[in-house]
Amino acid sequence: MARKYDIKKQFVLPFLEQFQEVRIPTTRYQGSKAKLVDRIWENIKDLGFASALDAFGGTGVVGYYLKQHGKRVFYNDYLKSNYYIGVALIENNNIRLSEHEVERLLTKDPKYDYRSFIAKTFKDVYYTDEENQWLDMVVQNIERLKNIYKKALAYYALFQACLVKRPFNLFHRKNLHLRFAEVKRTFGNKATWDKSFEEHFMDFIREINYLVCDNGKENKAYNLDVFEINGDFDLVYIDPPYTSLKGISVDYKNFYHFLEGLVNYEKWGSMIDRRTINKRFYRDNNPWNNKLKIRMKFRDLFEKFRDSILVISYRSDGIPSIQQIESDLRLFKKRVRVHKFDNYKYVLSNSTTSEVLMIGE
DNA sequence: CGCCACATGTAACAAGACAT
DNA sequence: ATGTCTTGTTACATGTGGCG
Repeated sequence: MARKYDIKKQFVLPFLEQFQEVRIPTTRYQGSKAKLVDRIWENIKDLGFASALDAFGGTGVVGYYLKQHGKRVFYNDYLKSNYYIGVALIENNNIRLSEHEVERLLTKDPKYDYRSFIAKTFKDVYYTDEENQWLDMVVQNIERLKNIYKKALAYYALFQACLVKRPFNLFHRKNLHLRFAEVKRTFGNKATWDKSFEEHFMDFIREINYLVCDNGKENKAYNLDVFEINGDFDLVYIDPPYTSLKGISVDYKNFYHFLEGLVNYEKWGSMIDRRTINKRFYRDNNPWNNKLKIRMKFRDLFEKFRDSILVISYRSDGIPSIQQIESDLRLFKKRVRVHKFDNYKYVLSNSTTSEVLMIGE
């Protein structure tokens, strides 16, 4: 079958980015600091640090920004899928995927006996049968890449493709039908949903290949519980999940379990709670999602990294409150500054809360 | 036709209230 | 616990039509 998409098409910068000094990955991931990272940088650039730990790295936007500014960057995330993003963007200084390698990823290997785990497990849940089969093939091709950087680049493109094809860019509900419902849409991303996985994948390969950069430093990505990280860092950036006043927090493992499954393809089946309609993972007890424990975790983290400059991102209306975080920060830091970023509007949220940046020196 | 100005169309964007 | 439903502004993409 002839490929409908031009594999040789060059990556074209979005119009605005042509004038930006610093590159920023595009992503639909919740909590991404893509729209804030410029202002964060303005507030920390004069602190005089050479190394930084992005302790809750997520999309890697902040760590990647610091990398471009010549810092030695250490990235961490407890999700393995995010860890690969850190490997691709931050630890990787010069590996890219060639046209030939991408072509191979998109082609069925006649010598390999493919499993159909996604097609069987997620029928009618998130993607169409045809899309599920495509995912089964590509993820098993990616798995067999020997070079971890190439693997990470490919996973990056696969994750982004999976996200943009999902209504709300999440895996929290079984709602495949929303993509095909014949309703009048005043918003939504129907065009993006209808665009093929292959086309999205190619687009994001082009993006990640463009983003790969070498800042002359040995940068490193980890996949650890934040309290297991060893090392000395001039600055530690802390951007944990946000818990609202009602005690409802962003449970990333529940929102993005599908991506986490992709990087655990062989054991995915044992991670799924089959009783759930959306085939999510068994629940774990992440203290960062527990309104009774999160303040203590903040404080423990401040203590663990008390010798580093501490930079914290949080929201003005959460648990713990900004006042509580600030007073806990003062237990370990003499000079504490609090910056409020007003006029920050979340797209699907009507709340008028603001993002806050706290700096303890 | 080639170019430009302007008009129109389209995609994109931190989840959460409410019902069952 | 899970299913349903979903804003409105804005930047960019694409189309159109006039002009030399």
